[in-house]
Amino acid sequence: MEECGPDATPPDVADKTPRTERGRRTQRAILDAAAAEFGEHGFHEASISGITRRAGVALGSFYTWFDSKDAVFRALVSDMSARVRDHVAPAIRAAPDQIAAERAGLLEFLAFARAHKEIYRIIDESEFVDPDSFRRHYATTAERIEARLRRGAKRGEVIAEVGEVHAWAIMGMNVFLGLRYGVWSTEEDAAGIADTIAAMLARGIGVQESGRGATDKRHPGLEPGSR
Amino acid sequence: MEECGPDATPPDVADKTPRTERGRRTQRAILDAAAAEFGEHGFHEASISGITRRAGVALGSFYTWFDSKDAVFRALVSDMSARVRDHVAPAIRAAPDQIAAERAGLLEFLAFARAHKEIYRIIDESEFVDPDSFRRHYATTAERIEARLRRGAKRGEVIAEVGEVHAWAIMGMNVFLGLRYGVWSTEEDAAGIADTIAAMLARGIGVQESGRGATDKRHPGLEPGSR
Amino acid sequence: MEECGPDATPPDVADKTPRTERGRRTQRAILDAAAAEFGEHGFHEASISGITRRAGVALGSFYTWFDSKDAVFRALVSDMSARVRDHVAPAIRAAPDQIAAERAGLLEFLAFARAHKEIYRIIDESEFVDPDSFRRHYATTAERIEARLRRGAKRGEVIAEVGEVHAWAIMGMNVFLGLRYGVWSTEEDAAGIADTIAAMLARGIGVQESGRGATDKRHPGLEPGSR
Amino acid sequence: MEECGPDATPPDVADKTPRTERGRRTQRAILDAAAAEFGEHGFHEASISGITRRAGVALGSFYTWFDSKDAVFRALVSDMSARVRDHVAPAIRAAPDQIAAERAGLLEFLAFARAHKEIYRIIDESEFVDPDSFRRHYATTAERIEARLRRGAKRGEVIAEVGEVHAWAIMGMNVFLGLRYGVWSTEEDAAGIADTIAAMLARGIGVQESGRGATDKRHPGLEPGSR
DNA sequence: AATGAATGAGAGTTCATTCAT
DNA sequence: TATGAATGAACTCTCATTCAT
Repeated sequence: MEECGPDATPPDVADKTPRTERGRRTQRAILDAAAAEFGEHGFHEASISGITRRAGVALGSFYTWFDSKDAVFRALVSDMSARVRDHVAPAIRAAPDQIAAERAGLLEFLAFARAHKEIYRIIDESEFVDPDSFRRHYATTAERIEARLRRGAKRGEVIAEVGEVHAWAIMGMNVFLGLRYGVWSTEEDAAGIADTIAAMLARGIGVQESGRGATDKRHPGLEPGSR
Repeated sequence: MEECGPDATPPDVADKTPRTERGRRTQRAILDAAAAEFGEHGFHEASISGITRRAGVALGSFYTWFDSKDAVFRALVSDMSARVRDHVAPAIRAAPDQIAAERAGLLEFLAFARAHKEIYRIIDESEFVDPDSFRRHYATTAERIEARLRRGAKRGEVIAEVGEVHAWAIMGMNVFLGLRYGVWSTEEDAAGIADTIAAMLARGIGVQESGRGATDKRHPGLEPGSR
Repeated sequence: MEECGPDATPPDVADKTPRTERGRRTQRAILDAAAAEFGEHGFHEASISGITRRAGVALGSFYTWFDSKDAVFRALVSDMSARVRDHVAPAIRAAPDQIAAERAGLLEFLAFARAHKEIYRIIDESEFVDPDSFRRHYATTAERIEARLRRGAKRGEVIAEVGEVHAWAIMGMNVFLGLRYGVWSTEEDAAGIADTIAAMLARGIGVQESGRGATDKRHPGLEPGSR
Repeated sequence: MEECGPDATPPDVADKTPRTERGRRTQRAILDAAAAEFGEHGFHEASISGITRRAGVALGSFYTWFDSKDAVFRALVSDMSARVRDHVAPAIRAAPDQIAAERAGLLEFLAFARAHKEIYRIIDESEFVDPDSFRRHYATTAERIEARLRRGAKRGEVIAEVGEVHAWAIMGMNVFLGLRYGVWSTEEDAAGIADTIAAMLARGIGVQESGRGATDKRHPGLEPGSR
């Protein structure tokens, strides 16, 4: 999945695969222009001519590389979806335990949202433009979280009862915190936010060392103020 | 706020206030039809003619009572916004403490979402149609949660550090759980879900009785399976 | 079927039936303009804007009364189809016998084609635009001819063996003669042409009086030159 | 004219004559693909890209061998026109007399139509795409029929009065019978149909032997049922 | 000769909104 | 107040043709 980064052409546009280098460049230019256009205006207010103008190609060229307005949007959603995952994955993998992983996930997600504010206009709007993409994105994300939680439970890092409900709850928190502190305003300290949530999770689903009270001492510095 | 129930005309349509009983009925019919139409098709695919057809009035009559498509949508968002709040408020007020209040809030929200699946199509889509309404809705909701949390902290029910971040996290959890278990599928046991989350919150932000370990014994029966 | 004449609205536009007199006039104006536009340019070169310009209405008004370009065309084909039939029917009914009826049919058809040269552009092009209309028109026409022939056979005016093949043969003759002497050039004497064909039919399928040779003396004057 | 068969390049594409064997094959491949594409979709729905896809060549190659969409179509019409003529000519030449010749012409035309259903989509549509080709085809065909009839008249096989009107009538019959029993359905017995028409013509324009009644005994077996 | 990307004019269609009745 | 016809700007998409390689 490494080739799905920002500069590669995602696999689901395969239908109209460019056969020359020039074609590949054009297709990518259109996809990037579409991200900007949709991010700025939203799906319905965006226009194909706006996209091609940004991309610096003729109107008709759009249809050389994409079947329809819906089709670019779909391609864009899965592109974006893959990009967030790819962005947060390394930090999550590097985390020593499950609580730390969730903290890292939130922190990286906030960073990504701050850098790519279009993500909300694109992924959230897919609920109305292409519900399948929308469901796929969140279902996949939730599954990953759940799998991590279960792995953590096996390792004794989190309570045994974790499951789908916890996964959706964590995802919902992240999404809304990303909207509030990634898109609406960015002055707040991302690390502090991540600490606050990690602390809550550490007590809420973390396994407590006996006689130590609620705070998990394996996560020092996780007792911040209310922000 | 009692007059904001499903059968009353919300106050912000005041612009074109009906002077006769007949007019009042027509306006309400159009607003209800709009909720159905927007809920089924989303804002952009919905059409004024679809709304008036559902309402059983002539196309032109729409403009007797609303200024534009955007205007009905705005009216609808604030109507919906008020209705959820009104629906969950009593249960929250009746709760003995703050954790119980959040549990009740989630439970009632799930019930509301199951009964009014359009709510997501309407409130979520306002992000793209009328961002102000969208922000107002979630900002208000978060403020209410935060206020409750702070009150709970004063009463010693939850930790002192609660604040805006916790409020947004809780709201995000609720919204996504409502989407997953209120709209996407409804077979799951709502009470079990509420228990799971309440247990997590009880440990995560609840004040622990000393020497009692992580589980808050004031919330018996809150240790469900992973669902 | 009298109300299907040139100035009445044909029944198959029923979907978007005008509810006011004004609406009826507009719909008819568009249909007439469409006949002219299609007749002049053919289906594909004709444009909706050309039609509305001729009709003196706004572009959008077209879609108030017709669903699509195809839909007007279909309406027009059945309108035209009905109009030819209505034009030739009286003369056919008034004919004393079957051979005379076919002569009258051809004569009137030639007259109609000369007066409405668009008919070929419309009905013949339906083969490519709306094959169903095309088939329906010719199938119906052939059925009528066949029914007449069989009636004539019962009355002893034509040979007993007449059937579908004869009907299609006669229809084909008429259509091509109408093209050649109704549309391509109109200098030729229509009555003479009708006589020539009638004479051929009289001998070819007419019942001969015994001992009289090939020429049916009940149709005097039917022995014209070769034109 | 033997080189105008299905595998030779007709002479009127001379404009862009291939100089190599490879070029000749490509041009022919495109022409055959065009026949299939136009036959299946009709002129306007057919696309150049559809043609080149069928032919297995690149889009641009089309313009190496033809000037425009209209140009292939024109080439195709004259190709088809020649092919029908070539197909029916031998049987007509071999016929013992004029009535037999017309019978053979119809029979072979039915066979050709059944084998090449595209012929109608191509020749008939030329009325709307390239009226000149259309007129040329039918004018030529009618002239040939007329010439044959006059020759028959000289030989005393048909009445002296035959002329253009008869020729167009016969052509019209053939075309419509070909449509009905060659393209629309093919279950009917072609020989029976040819017999029916030949019998009608034998009496209708044939020269009767005195005292023999209407039926021309030189054409035994020509008194079939009504089909 | 052949390839396939690029072009852009042009078409059909939609629908929020206005207006006359 | 209610009706329903009329309006026209705006948009997506098509595809014959050209062009650079």
